[in-house]
Amino acid sequence: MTRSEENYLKAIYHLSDTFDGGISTNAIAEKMKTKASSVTDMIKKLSEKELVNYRRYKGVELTERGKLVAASIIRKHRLWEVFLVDKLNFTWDEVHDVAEQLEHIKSEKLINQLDEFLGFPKRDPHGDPIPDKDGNMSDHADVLLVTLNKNDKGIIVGVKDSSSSFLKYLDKQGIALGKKIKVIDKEPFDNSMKIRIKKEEFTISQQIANNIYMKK
Amino acid sequence: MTRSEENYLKAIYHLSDTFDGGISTNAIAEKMKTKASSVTDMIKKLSEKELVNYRRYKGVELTERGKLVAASIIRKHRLWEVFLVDKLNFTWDEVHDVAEQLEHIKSEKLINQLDEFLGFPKRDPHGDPIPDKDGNMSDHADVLLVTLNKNDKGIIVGVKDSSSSFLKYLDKQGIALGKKIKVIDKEPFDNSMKIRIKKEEFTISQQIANNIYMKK
DNA sequence: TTCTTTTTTTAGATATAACTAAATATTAAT
DNA sequence: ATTAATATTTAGTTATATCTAAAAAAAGAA
Ligand SMILES: [Mn+2]
Ligand SMILES: [Mn+2]
Ligand SMILES: [Mn+2]
Ligand SMILES: [Mn+2]
Repeated sequence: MTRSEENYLKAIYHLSDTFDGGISTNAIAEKMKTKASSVTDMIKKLSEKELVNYRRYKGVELTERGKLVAASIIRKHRLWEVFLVDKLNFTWDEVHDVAEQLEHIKSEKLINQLDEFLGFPKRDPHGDPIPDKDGNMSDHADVLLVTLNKNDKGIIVGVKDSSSSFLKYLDKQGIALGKKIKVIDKEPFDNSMKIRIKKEEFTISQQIANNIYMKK
Repeated sequence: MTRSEENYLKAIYHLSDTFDGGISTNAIAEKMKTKASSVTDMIKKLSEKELVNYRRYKGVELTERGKLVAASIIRKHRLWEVFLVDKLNFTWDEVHDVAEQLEHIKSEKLINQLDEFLGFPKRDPHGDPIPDKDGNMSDHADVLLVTLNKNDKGIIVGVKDSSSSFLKYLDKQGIALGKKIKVIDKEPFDNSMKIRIKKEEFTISQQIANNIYMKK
């Protein structure tokens, strides 16, 4: 299993969460920041290894084996993120790039010992669920902030976008996992909302509200 | 800096410790378990990047920049080994292969935070010195067990060979870093020696004694 | 249905890092 | 000083993972 193969499997796994049915060559190409022709090549390779099901011109789907491999990469990525934040004082906007590298380290013992060392965390620093050894992962049963209505309350449990720029914006506004939010007002025109965290009230755009997961 | 380039620099660094003058193509090929022709190719590349000095048919030497890069890889390798043993309950014979992967992770912050997290260790689990950020590393001023004479005493401070098989042999004999050894007898014929650790006496071959570093 | 646009695949090229086999340079031996 | 052995380099090939450009298939519009 090469690093490139692993990255493709992970990309297909994440895309399958968002879209259903076969994942298109183009969608994969966009996610991987590569060209469709490169994707076709790799898909053939993964197909030969029975990690994806592929019929040309129809998209691909992960096989059970493919899903398991993808989940194990995601497991590693998220456990390493927890390690970086909890043990090495990284902030949540600094961890992703390093975890992209660490997720490819191959050692069963390493990742299981790390899991134990971290106290078997259930979520990573962005609120994303961490798969167990068998690839099982609790769903994001949570709801996006944008769907809440006036006077609704909830607790921030995750972010959909974990780009550094978005996370830094949240830091600046004092928005963090675990904080309680009350929706003070919602503007129908642009879907912006006025929210309250602790005693402070301020307005956020729909784009922001669309990337924050809440537990009601 | 590719993974392959890093591995070559590290190999040349280690070989420079043992031999002096230019390091031969063949010596590098043997260490890297590859072919001399591949080494020539890579050496040209490293030479273009001014990481080694190279004149064909004479060996290579690391430039200052080459030494610095090599030391930083070794620093990472050894710090990760400490992490695995101290924090994740690996044994000293299990860490090397995983550290071979981890040493290529690129993040200044990661390695410096790890260093701090581990309490700025000076030596790895095999007794090898850990270079600081600037590539400075305390020498192995220590002496090999094989050079001790009858009735000499010392403390085990390191191993020259860190292969899993050798380390497991040491474990089996109860030989570990920090233990006190007294040389009871030395057989001139084959250089084997009878040694005492705690109250136990047993015989070890020259090959063993040649791979254990002692502080007198 | 026929034409147009979009998507996907194929064909061919490039870069990296290997390898084998052959050529060349160096070193050792006679 | 030749010759023989060894070490090193060059030349040419392979595998992986990219890319561009062209061909082919599918989807959408007229
Ligand atoms: Mn991430
Ligand atoms: Mn994450
Ligand atoms: Mn090691
Ligand atoms: Mn070591």
